[in-house]
Order: sequence, then structure tokens, then C-alpha cells
Amino acid sequence: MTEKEQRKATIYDLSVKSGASASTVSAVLNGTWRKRRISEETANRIILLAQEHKYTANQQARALRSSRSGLAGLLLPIYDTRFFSTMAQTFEAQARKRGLMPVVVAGRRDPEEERRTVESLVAYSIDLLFIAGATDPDGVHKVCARANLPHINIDLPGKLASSVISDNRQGAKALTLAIIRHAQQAGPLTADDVYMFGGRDDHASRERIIGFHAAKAEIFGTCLGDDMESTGYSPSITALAFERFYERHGLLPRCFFINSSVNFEGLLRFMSKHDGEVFGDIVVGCFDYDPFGSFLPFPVYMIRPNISEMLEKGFELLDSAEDAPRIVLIEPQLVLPRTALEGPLDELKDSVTSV
Amino acid sequence: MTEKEQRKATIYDLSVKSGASASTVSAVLNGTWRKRRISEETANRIILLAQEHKYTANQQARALRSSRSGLAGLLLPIYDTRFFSTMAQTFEAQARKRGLMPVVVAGRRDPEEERRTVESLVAYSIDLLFIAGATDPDGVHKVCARANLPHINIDLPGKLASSVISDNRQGAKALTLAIIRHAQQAGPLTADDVYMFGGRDDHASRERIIGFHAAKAEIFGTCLGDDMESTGYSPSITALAFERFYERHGLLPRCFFINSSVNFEGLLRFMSKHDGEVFGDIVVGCFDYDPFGSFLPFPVYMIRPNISEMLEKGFELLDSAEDAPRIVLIEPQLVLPRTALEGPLDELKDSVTSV
DNA sequence: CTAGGTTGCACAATCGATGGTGCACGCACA
DNA sequence: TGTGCGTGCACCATCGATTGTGCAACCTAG
Repeated sequence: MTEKEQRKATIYDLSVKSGASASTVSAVLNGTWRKRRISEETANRIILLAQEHKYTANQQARALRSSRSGLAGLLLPIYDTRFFSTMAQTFEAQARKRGLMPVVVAGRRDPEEERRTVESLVAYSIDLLFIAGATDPDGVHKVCARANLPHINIDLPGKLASSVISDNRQGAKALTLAIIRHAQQAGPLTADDVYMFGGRDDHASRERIIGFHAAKAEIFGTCLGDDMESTGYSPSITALAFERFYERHGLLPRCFFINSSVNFEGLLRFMSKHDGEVFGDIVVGCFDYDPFGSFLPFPVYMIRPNISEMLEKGFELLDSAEDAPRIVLIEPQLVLPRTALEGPLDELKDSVTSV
Repeated sequence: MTEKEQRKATIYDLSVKSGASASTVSAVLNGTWRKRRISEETANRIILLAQEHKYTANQQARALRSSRSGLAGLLLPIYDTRFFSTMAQTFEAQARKRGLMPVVVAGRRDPEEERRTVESLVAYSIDLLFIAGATDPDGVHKVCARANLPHINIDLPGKLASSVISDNRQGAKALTLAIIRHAQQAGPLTADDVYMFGGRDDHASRERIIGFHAAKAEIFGTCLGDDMESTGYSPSITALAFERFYERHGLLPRCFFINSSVNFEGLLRFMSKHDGEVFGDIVVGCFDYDPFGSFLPFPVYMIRPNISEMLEKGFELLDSAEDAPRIVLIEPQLVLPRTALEGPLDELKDSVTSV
């Protein structure tokens, strides 16, 4: 009420000022007061008082007592990729919509660090965890299981908990078909002209490779050749892979599939080292979406995973609290070259102060 | 010890198993045991026991008692911009290095939402807060002050708390000079050929405008013309601004300055609506860095704020706990076209499982 | 042999919210 | 007048860790 109250108000402060007991105040302010047969009059009085004093419950105390913290965790490998930062943004919005406080953390693609990170989330008694692209989902699962923490895999599946992932196989096939057809417009194409860079031994990469080969088979017939460079999720290693290819062949493949935007950055690094050189009519497909990537000086087809639907589904699965691990596939979107899609940014009401 | 302990171990469990009191266990495990004159032998015994049981302290309880939660907050306007996602990534690393748990939240450029968001962080008793690009830094400041929460502004200054920001004026001037010089290589240029898009009435935009005009003045002499479109931080409004300019002039400016990557996306949207049309030899400067943006089919000069140094300095300021608000300027970096800089990603040890 | 100091730890209050339980009061009914 | 029930609330233990304080037991010096 007065401008200067030094400490944050507690239910005890409100108890004194209202004449009611602390438990009554607590019940009123957490909504259980009808169940506890508090009169509407008392409730209103306390609610008003709470507003005057800008009371907000101490979440630590609440969590300690009720062992529900109101925290919702999202474990990411990294942040600074369009895919993961959009996921963080979307997760934040959806968690808040559910009255949860989002806590986003990064495991940096290191199984040990992932586990430690989740351990520390557990120490904060988070209520649920989304595991997005963990290197070792099942290792993380064990930590969650020990702590009795509801959790779900997003984007990369685990065997021990339910997962919501993109349909990597279909997406990769559609992407590969798209770049092949585009490249064919510039002249005949052989299977050797169609290459893949990036990926490693995880579920997403394996599925994409299957889709990639399925598309090639559909166009060229079965062909098992040397048509891939597995580079992990490292820009610099990907750049080296392009470098090697370039040294061997004197040019880049006419048409290639890049496994993620992180690997795509490797192509940029390669190109900046060869500035001035022209790379002919390459056609690129990238299993990821980035608006700037879509406008590069060569045709770039991209795949945008449906992040918002994946998260939505994830929350649903957690709510339904099924026991048997399920895998839900979400269809990603093929994005044509030079396309600037709308994103979470567009939902902001941004005021323009001068025009 | 045994595989199946259903609940997480507490100091009381360890107290029973070790024969020591709970307070002794607590002191041993939080490092204050020397001060409490616990014998090294007892300490070791308890530490061993804790490891066996994978004990980790309940942070809620610790926070409740000591009113230090170990949480470090970062308030962002949004996530999915290279600038802010890199900031999140860097903040996370630096907070962890200091033994804090990073909590990143987004205020969505809405003063009201910013305040509510910080209120809820306060409810979790966070120990410190970085405010990055708040729309209303001083409004947020008041919330922090009421809660006695140490905080600091990053990237956009406030009047009431210390701030660490980029040198927007110098950066904008360098950027403007760079694009003008580049454009001059293609033929003579007048002041009217040099335009600015984006920004609104905040400190960063104002400083950048000053730098922009300073550079123009240096090249063309003083000239106060109609050379700006203020569009806020909205891609769609920026796209409209380009559209309007294009309708009036039949082309884009030879040379223009875009206030941020969010506005840059507006240019992409404009371009995707005019696909096939060629926009001549435009030269673009963007006050933000995005690796894909750097490789677009026209020269793009970019400015990369030194995020890691800003955060580092921010932590230092918080540690030094000065009272008078200070403003620290950090020099940003001019990035030439077609440059793929390394980022936090490169610090990850990514294993390649197959080559 | 005792006063005084040190060592090594236990005890108990406390942080703020929650929720089970108990109890006084009022009213209706027999 | 006594019994029974519904209403409206207060009391108190509890969550797990922290921390000020107290106190045996032992040692040392005089």
C-alpha cells in the first residue's frame, strides 16, 4: 500500500492485516478457498489486500511444500540456430499459456553435460521436461525416471519415453525430389550429381538418409554409390568436407542435401574461403529453415519442422500421462527458394512510435 | 546405493546413514564445514555417502531458507534472432561458469508483459537479472528495485541501473561509411541514394541514426533530407516500408542501412513478393550479424555486437556492486560481406561417428 | 587438581506456503 | 433441551536446508 515496503509481502503479513489466519490467506490466494469453505466476503477482502500489497507467492516455499515448482524445462543442444531458437520461443509461449515458468537450458551435444544439466533442473523440482535433440536421450531419460519427472522427447526420439518428431524420412524424400527436379531443369542429371552432407549416427540422420536414397532410387533407379559425407553437427567439419569434395572434383555437386542449418554454415565457410570463384548452378536442399538461408544466390529448398505442433502434441502427451512410450510423427513443410515465412515474431504487437 | 531408492535423498537420510546430525551433513555438503569445525574425517565420510546416493540439494529448500536461489535471469525481447539466441547461448555458458542456473525469458517487446515476466522471476527469488533490449527498462527496473534484485541493462540502456551496450553511434557510422564506399565503386552517389530502414524511438535507434547521419555528412556534407523509414521491430511493417519506397521510386535505394536483422527479414519478404524482378546493385548494411544474411546475392555489410564481452562486463559490474548507474560502451565489429564468423557453436566438442 | 580454552558436533528455530484436522457457533428438528 | 449437521475458519505439522547457539569432552597451563 505505502510505496516503501522493504520486504515482499507474505501470507503472514496479509494474515495480520486481514485478521484472518495464514492458512485462510493461503487458501484464498491459491484458489482452494471454496473447497475450504471460506466465505466469499473474507475471500474478497483478502484478495483486495493482496492486490494492494502486490503480493505474489514465494514459489520456493510453495514448491518445497507441494513439490510442484511450476517450472517447465526444455533441454536444447544449442540455442543459436533458427530451429532451436524458434523452439525456445514457442516453448516459452506455450509453457506460459499453461501457467508454467519456462526454463530453457542447453546440453551442448555432450551426453555428460546433458545429464548434469538435467540433474540440476531436477534439483529445482521442475514439473516436466521436454528433451529436444539430446545426444543421449535415454541417458537423460534415466535421470528423469530416477526423479520421477514426466518428460518427452522432441525432434529426436528415445526408446524409453514418448517422442514427438518430424517425419524425417518423408521430409528428406520430398526435399531430395525437389532439388533433383530443379537441377534437372538445367540439363540431364546422374545419380552421382546428387550428394548429401552432414548428419551423424542418430535417428534423424538415419531416416533422412533413407528418404534421400529413396528419392534418388525413384528418379535414377537403385544406385548405391559414394554419395554422402557424414560430418556431425559441426560447421567447421562440414566446411572441410566441402573442401575435400572440391579438391577431388574441382567443383561442388550439382545438387546436394545438407542435413541441418549448422552444416549449412559449413558451406558458407567453404564459400568465403573461395570468394570470387563461381560454383555454377548448384541446387541446395537443407533440412532446416532459415529465412536468410532461403535467399542465398543459388536455389535453396528448405524443410521447416512444425515446431509449434510438435510442442503442442508434446504437452498433450504429457497431460494424457500414458505409460507406454509412443512416437508421434509430425509432417514438416517444404519451403521453396526465396521464401520468407512468418514466425513467432509476427505475433508480437509492435508499436511504431513514428512513421 | 541400491538401484531403487524411490525418493531423492535428503540431508536427513544422509544424517541417519552417517550417524551425524542433519546440520552437520548440511554444513559438509555446502562447504561451510571448516567454519563449523567439522573434522575432516566426518566430512569425508559424509561426502562419500552423498556421492553413493547421488545426493543433490533441494534448491527450493535452500532458496527458501537462505533467500538465494542460484537462479540467474536473462530477459530477452525475443529468442529467434541470431543476436538474441547467441546472447542466450553465451549467457547460459557464463552463468553456469559462475555456478548459477540460467533462466531465459522473453518479454515480447511489451512493457506490461516485461513487468509481469520479471515479477514471476522475482517470485522464484532469482539472484540477478540481465535485461537485454527491454522496451521499458526503467519500468522493469522498478520491479527489480522493489524486490531488491541486482540487475543490469544489456544492449539497451536504462537510466536507473547500470548498462552495458554496444557503441551504436560509432558502429552505425562505420557501417554507413562502408556501404557508401562500396556503392561508390559502382558510380557516383548522392546523399539521396543512402537510406535507412527500421528502428524506433529507443536509445539504440537514436544513436544509430546519429551515426548514420554523421557518416553521410562526412561524405556528402550536411544534408537533412527525407532519408529514413522508422518501422519498429516488425518484419511486416518493414516490408511495407520497402514496398512504399518501391512504389514511389520504382526501385530500391542504391545503398541502405537496416536497423536490425528483424527488419532485414522485412526486406526478404518484400523481395519474395517481387521475385524475378532485379534490384540492381544495391548495397546493404545491417546492424546485426547473421551468417546467412552475410551471403545474400548482394553485398551485405553487418555489425556484430560483442555479446560475450557485454555479458562478461555485466557480470563484473554486478560483482562490483557499485551504486551509481554507469554506462559501459562495447565496440562492435564490422563484418564484411560473405563472411562466416565462428560462434559459440564452435566451442562444442562434436564427435563424428562415421567419416 | 582445577580454571579456561579448544575441538567437534547436536539442537532447534527459521524461511513461506500447504493441507489435514479440529472446533466453535448457529440453526433445525425431534 | 438435547442431538445432529453444516458453516467458517484456526491450528499445526510439514517440506529440506541453513545457521545461531549451546554444550560435552578433551587438552593445557598454573
